[in-house]
Amino acid sequence: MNQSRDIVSKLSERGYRLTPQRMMILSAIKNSNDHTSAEEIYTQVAAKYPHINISTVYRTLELLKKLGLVTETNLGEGRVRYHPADKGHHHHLVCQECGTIIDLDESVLSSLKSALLQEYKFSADLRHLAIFGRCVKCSK
Amino acid sequence: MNQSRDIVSKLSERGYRLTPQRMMILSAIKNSNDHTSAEEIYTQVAAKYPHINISTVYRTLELLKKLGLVTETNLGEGRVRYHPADKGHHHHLVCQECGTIIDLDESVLSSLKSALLQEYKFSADLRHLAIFGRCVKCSK
DNA sequence: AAACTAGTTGCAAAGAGTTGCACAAACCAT
DNA sequence: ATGGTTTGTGCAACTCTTTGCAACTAGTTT
Repeated sequence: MNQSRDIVSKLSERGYRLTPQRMMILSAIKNSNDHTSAEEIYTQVAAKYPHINISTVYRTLELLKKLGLVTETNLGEGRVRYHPADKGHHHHLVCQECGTIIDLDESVLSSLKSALLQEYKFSADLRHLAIFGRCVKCSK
Repeated sequence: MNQSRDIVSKLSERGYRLTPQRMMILSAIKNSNDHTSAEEIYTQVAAKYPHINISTVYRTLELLKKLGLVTETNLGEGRVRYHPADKGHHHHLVCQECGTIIDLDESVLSSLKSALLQEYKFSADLRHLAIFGRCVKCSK
């Protein structure tokens, strides 16, 4: 894949620079499992380049989010998780009682998305949502 | 209204104590506009009782949330906002470009709620959602 | 190749929210 | 009223994330 090529060109097209830090962070995201956290990325990069600063990781994630290359989601653990956008969109049902997480296909929210577009002319970003509530076992 | 009466009884019914701090926080929530923040509540209570601690405010809000008396929502300002549940449920469309917020009636998400219930047996808590995206002017 | 300039980084400090713990006090029973 | 138990509070420390600022550097221009 030349996924990294794509990212590189997306960056330079828009006037963003390709710094060593960014390249290391990008490869850390690719190497990691889905739903990485900023801390995990930082640890991985710091193993090879201890001088890196966590705020650079946060700023890079912010940038990638803006470019639509990663999606972020808050599963209620007190930290945000990131997911490469090109690995497919999906959602999560999070049980606030027992913590169970049910994965949801993107399509479940597509009718909501089109309803918001038609009725409110609002283009909703529904790429990686966490919906809280109670699962079967706990809703009683 | 005897809304506070209701809250008081809801608390004692379940074995929670009615402390001065909690009563002050409750009245601060009532006096404030909708969508208050923890900080605003804290400031309001501290005006009369400077000894109060912000963590008490957070813990009280957490409790009220659990009892279903307030709903919380993150409008993307870097702080969470709280809304008395009995003042009606609604949602927000937040434009990430210009910051415009469109208010949404609760009903818009009711079909999603029932779909999740039927297909996943998941009882989603969709009482005060913020959906991010782009408004008409900015989606181009 | 040297200079330039705007985007980037590291650092330190701040902000929002959470947590552990010892002390305080609300509520119940006597 | 008094005492006991259990919940609640204040405090301080901590986690996660953001931000201001000065120094730095990637990519462009000369």
